[in-house]
Amino acid sequence: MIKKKIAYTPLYEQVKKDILSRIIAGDWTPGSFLPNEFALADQYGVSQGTLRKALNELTAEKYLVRYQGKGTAVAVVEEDSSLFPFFFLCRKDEKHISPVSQIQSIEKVKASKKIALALKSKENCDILQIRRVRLLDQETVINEIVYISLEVLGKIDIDEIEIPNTLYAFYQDKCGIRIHKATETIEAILPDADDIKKLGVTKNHPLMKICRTSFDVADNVIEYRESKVNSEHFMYKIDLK
Amino acid sequence: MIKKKIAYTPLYEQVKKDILSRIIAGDWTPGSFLPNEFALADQYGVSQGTLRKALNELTAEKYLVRYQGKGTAVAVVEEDSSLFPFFFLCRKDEKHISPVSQIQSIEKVKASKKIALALKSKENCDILQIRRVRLLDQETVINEIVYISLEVLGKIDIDEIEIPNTLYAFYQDKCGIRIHKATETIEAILPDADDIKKLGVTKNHPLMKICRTSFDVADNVIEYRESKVNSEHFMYKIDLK
DNA sequence: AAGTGGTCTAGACCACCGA
DNA sequence: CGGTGGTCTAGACCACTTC
Repeated sequence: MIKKKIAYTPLYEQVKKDILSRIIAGDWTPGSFLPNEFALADQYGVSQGTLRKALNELTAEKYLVRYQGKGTAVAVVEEDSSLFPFFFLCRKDEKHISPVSQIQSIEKVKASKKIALALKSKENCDILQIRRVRLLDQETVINEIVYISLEVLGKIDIDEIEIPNTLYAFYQDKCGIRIHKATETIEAILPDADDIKKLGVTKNHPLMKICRTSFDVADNVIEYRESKVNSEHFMYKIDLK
Repeated sequence: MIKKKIAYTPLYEQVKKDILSRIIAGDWTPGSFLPNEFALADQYGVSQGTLRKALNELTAEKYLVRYQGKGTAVAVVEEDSSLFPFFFLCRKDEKHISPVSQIQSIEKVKASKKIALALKSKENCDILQIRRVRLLDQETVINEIVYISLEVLGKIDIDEIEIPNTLYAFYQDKCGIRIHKATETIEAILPDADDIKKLGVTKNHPLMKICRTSFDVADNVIEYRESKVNSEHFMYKIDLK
């Protein structure tokens, strides 16, 4: 027997990769249940234990959800998901907040050089640009522009768009796309004229500028957003583990 | 046999908890190797597979490190650990940075009400206060005060302290304490007189104020630090998964 | 009661490390 | 080479959900 010293991959890795590709391909849609462990193990010709390891790792990576006594389902991004809560903003006095969005405009525009770079697409390609402000406890604290790649998201009829409070739910429900990871950068800036007007701050009032790039499970960039935040009563909070 | 319906805990959870307590107690010090799987399984009277599950979970939680062919060791916090890198600051042009610390003062002081609260200790208790600035690429960008709880850290001779670039390595090497998790909050502020002097900025130049509380494996607060950062050339960057 | 995932075992073999 | 962790199997039993 020939030993493959270099390209050895465990069985459970191969199974895992195949199951993941079927989730990405949409063979099993978010919320639907997979066959049970023994059936799947049979399909792949491995033991239950090996298949189980693949499923457990995919569960740890948030692709699947397992319910004892019921079955294994493809994960759904919830409106109040712990993965992507409403930013990481919280009140300085630790009280609970109730976020609200107010859309200012939705336009289909051509990508500038900077935005094209952020979305990893070509300059002048079509993108969706959403301007909105976000309120926390009746106070306007976020002035935000969201740039959405139409390459991956497919054709959308702008006039028919209903934007919910979280865009992530929209991507999943209307486009079948799951946001899987994101990168954020934060810096301190002074407000521009638009910020001063919308957030009602003075010209020397410091703001946080938070730029987020969001990716789907296949690592495509889905959206890029720049949020300018009045951190007078709210702050960005994060746990490092 | 009596069925414990309510308080059922799997064997591997019990084993895991016991091993963790022995790590925290210092039975096995950071860097030392545990007995092999079969020996440990025998000690606990469980099968190798069950013990293995306990070890693997502790490895996932960064308490242990496993080396195929060598053994299982208690994790060590490295100077350049990915767990606690030098903040999450990076240059806006994405180039690599080389951080340097300049200590301004080290004093033993009494905790104010605010600091006592942050350290979860009593007002007026003894704490160590370190003022320092941090340079990135020869530029002074961080003005920082670190408050260290002496309750947990034990007695330290202030005059003999050698502070390395990262305090975390100091805690581990000198005090045997591992920082296991932390919480950070970020807000935008304007500089005070001290910031203006040390960071060389104008009075309307916005800064990021980053407050971090660090915990050891037993959830004791080890330190609280407030860092004021000039985000002109550097920004806070984080990956969300 | 039937079906699911969760735990646990015992044993086999493989890949990796260091002497 | 022996010892370690890593993978894989087959089978047993338990806990939870649903009918």
